[in-house]
Amino acid sequence: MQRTRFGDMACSIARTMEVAGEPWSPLIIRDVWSGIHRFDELRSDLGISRKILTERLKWLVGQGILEQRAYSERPPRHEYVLTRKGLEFCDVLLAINAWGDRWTAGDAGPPNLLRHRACGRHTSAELRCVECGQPLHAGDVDIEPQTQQPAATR
Amino acid sequence: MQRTRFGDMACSIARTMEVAGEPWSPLIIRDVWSGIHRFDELRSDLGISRKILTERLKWLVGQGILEQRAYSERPPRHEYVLTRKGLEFCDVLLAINAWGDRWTAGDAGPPNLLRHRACGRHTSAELRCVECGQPLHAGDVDIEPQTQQPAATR
DNA sequence: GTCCTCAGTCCCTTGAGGAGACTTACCGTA
DNA sequence: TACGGTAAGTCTCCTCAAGGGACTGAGGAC
Repeated sequence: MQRTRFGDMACSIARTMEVAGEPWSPLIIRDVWSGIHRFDELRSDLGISRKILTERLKWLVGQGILEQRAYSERPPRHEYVLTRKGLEFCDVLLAINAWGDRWTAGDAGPPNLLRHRACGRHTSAELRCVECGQPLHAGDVDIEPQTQQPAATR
Repeated sequence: MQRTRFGDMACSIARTMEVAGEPWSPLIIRDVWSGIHRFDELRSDLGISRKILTERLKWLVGQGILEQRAYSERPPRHEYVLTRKGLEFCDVLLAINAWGDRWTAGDAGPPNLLRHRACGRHTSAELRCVECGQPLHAGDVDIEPQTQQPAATR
């Protein structure tokens, strides 16, 4: 894992990168979200080394993104499931997926489609302003530092 | 940078991680978005090593996320600005920021506020279904692999 | 007792990250 | 002409993380 820590920056993006921004973490979270819960299933799907997977799962459990849940008493076995915090991180993955569909798909189109259960259609996520409901893009906002923040690096 | 490549996975999340998921990249893009355009400004704000910053900027220019623009002819000097592709990646940063505000802020509250120019209020991004406009959360969708995709790892 | 499953742990090698000195190109000043 | 400053890298060296795959431990089936 990265030697430089981002958690002390006065920035929610940096702090999020600290929690779950290490390159394998979003992919592990994605896999759990899509129904892959066990160690060797994750290892096989991701093509990751056992040592790194062990470390990342331990980290994500420690961060409250995943939790271990027993699925067998005898012999004792466990799997990994998303916490509420982790499921909300998957909302971020929806936004990442939307960008990736637009910019990395090429001629073959998006590799996966998302179906919204409520309306039944294939969909993607768009960002809206929580206040007025209009589409929200990075070009539409100004960033205002909060006063009274300990300004480590920011 | 990570030795394992994610670009061949049939997944837009993995491909996005390949393009801009390396830990420093989102922070570099954030800094450029917030108005920091020059090499030593970026270096100083991020506390990153010169060697790594050079490499990452070159990578992001190659990926079409940033471009170099001359700001002085004599002496020749350039700065880094967002392309359209890069500005849309900042939409992803809005979603990351919303998650970070919720889960990493602690008692001090979010370190930065976003002001939506159109409605003038402090805001954050919420995800909505592009088809029906309802709030969209990861728990509301099913992932459907596209047929005819080259299924590398997926 | 042997072999299997599952979830790690360990060892070794490779390669990336980080600090900071150094380089290059250009310019201003004396 | 010489010197020092600015800006954006490049280079060297050391530290430490990543990755492959063998190995371990616990429990169970036969």
